[in-house]
Amino acid sequence: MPQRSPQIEEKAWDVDLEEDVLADLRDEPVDHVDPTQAPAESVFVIDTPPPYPSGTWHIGAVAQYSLIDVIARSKRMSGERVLFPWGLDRNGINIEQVVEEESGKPLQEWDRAEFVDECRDAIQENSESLERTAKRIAMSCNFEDTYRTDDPEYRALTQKGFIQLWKDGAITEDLRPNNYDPELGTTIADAEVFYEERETDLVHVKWTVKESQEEIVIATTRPELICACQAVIVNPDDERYQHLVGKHAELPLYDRTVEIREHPHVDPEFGTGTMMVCSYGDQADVRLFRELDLDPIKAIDQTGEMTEAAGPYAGLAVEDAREKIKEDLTSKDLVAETERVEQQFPISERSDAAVEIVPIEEWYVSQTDVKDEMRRIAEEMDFHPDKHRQLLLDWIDTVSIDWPVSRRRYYHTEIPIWYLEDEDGEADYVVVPPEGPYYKPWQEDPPEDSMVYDRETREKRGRLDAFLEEYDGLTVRGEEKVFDTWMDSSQSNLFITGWHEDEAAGFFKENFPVALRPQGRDIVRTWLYYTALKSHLLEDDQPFENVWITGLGMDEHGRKMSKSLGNVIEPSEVLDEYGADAFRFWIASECTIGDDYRVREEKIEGARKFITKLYNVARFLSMFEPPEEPADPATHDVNAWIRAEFNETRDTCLEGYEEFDPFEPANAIRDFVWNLFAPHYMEMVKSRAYDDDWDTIRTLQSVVKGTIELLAPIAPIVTYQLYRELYGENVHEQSFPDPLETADPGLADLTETVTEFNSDVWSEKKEMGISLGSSIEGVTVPDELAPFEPDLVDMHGLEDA
RNA sequence: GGGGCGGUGGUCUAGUGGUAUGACGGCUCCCUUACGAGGAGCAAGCCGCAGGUUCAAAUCCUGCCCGCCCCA
Repeated sequence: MPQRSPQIEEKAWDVDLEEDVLADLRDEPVDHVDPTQAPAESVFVIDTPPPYPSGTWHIGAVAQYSLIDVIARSKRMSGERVLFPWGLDRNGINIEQVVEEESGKPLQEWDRAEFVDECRDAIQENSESLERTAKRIAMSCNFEDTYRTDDPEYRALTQKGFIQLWKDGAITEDLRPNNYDPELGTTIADAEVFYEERETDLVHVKWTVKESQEEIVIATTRPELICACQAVIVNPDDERYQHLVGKHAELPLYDRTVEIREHPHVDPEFGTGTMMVCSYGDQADVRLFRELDLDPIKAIDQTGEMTEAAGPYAGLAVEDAREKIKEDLTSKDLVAETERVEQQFPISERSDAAVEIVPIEEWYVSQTDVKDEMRRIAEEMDFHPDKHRQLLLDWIDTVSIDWPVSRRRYYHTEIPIWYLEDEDGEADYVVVPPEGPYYKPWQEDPPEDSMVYDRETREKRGRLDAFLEEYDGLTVRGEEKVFDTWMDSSQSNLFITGWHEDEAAGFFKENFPVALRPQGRDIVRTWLYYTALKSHLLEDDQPFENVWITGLGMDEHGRKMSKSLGNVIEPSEVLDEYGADAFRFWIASECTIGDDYRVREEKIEGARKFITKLYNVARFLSMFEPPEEPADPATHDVNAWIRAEFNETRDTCLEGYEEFDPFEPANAIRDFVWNLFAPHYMEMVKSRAYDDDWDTIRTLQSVVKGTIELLAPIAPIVTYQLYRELYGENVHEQSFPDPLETADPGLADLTETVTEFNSDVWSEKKEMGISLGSSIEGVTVPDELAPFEPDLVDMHGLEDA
């Protein structure tokens, strides 16, 4: 028997080789769709989440992008053209805070233009390291055409959306109570408020009823807001207080009275069953002011200090005022009792500051009036997994106020509005520029062909230049506020399909709604919801056909990774140790789409072993040249059998890819290769292979080729290399394999019998203390396995007794 | 406090009424012309808990507990 040697020389796939192959891979052309050039064909569009370059990238995010890339690659191999853009989300408070901290100078003290430049430099550095990681995991998106949400082109898109919504009446300017972050000096949306458990004093304050001079005790955690109290309420079913309804309560420390009224919101069990309604302790107060038709008193200003309304406490920070007023109440014997209570405390997601509710002039996108349409959109999109549709529906149900979209910050998209002020500083007119360019109203004048509108009635008053000629004494003042970054993010699906570009209008028409939105479960209420809202308001359509939701990567004990717990796993270390293919195969085979998963290095190591196994299967195959087809080719049942088995694996893989679920293909391929093809089939046909049997070698060839193709989306690097060496082609330009022809698909039914028989023989040899290579007497092949008898006799060295 | 989703060996997973599936990991032994990243075997689960329905429950019902997420 001839001694052979594999054409693939290295005995193992090692991580250092990966970098070289990755470089080759990067030189291979990828069919990137360019929406501005493409004829208006229908392609598979993925609205890749543009990551925010915060400086560190969570390993769970790296895993998520790996899976998105698996989807993109699998779609290409399914014969679709794919638009897989790469974007970076770069607007926002995060980088502003970095600059503020590093300079020790708050935003308000900066020259605006200088601050903006500083932010741009800082975010640029972070962007580069992020892109290195994205390339390291072999992402196949279009890095040549990166979009950034702080590019003028992107910001112009956000502004275009705003202008259109303004004209449609879906945007309003109003003075409303808002969640306000005094530290950042800006309004924030409900979606940016989080709640934290805190202990606080529940102060039982003695009040006096004006008419009867009897004492009532009202418990509050916010005594500093007594000055903003406009009513005292009791529960209509609470008999203790019925006689007080309609009377008046005298404010402690202030010379003012408020009416005592009924409202079911009061919990008779909480505190004393009475409640003071103040502007504004929390969102419940906001609702109560509206329902009871009360006039709010502004007690807290935009710096987080008490206003004149607080009398002696004016100018104090909220918390100082609270302490001071507690002392004063105590010294005047107005405190009946103080208890420590657990409280859910609203804090700002971005700064951890206590959120105050402050009435402030802001811009709003209407959303409370379109909840039914939003529910319908949620029902119409296909969710993967389907159960996560509920996350969106739940959020839609809880939407109760319009979306405040203006922010008092700098490194964001500017609100493209100017005001015309008269000599008294009153602005009765707004100036709205034409859609298209990027505007910076704080820095530049509006174009002459902007339109002037009545600020109240929105009545059109004509072109700006004509209007200014007609009316003397008006000054143009640019809006200084900017947009919530979700105003930018919520148009990513529009941006990538060329909504803003006339020449690509055909492409947009053809490809909107976008085929796929992949994203994390944690941002359903923000990114997904806001995108759906904007797509509905701007295009009267659903944003996506498919929404694909992933869970979060936890540590090995199932805890969230965080700096404070010290359980953060660095992606770069894992990638250096195990390689990108192992990492990608690990996440594909580990995580059920939509569920949380644990990151365990052992499992990634296991994935690497499988990559090596595959490598060695290919290495075995590389020993054989495909022989010429004989004139009268003999075929063997053993080959028909494995081809049938391969076809079943192929079907499972294709179904999984179709469902955007890499879990199925990853596990199906591992099971096929590791537990069937290599230990059973390959052992059964080794002799035939060494004899250069035509049918066997072509079967080995086509099964391995097909397996590599099926695995290519998941492990793009090693499959690229092996395919190149074995077949001389780029696997990533191939389609998924067709089913292999097989004489008898029913042979797959024998699989269990074969593997059990092999195990039995191996066990027996072990018991007899002989090597697996030795021959054995007295074992006969069962009748059922007659089709494979010659292969089994040869493989095990079966001899008659 | 309310809601959603989930809970099957250490980890991941199959399993919607009939003796709990498979993989990874662990341990022991073996040595075979692709591969120690190999082969054979072993251990490991009161299927979150407690009731109920049933001849029979991981599976159906009720209550509770735990985890993650969301809301207030």
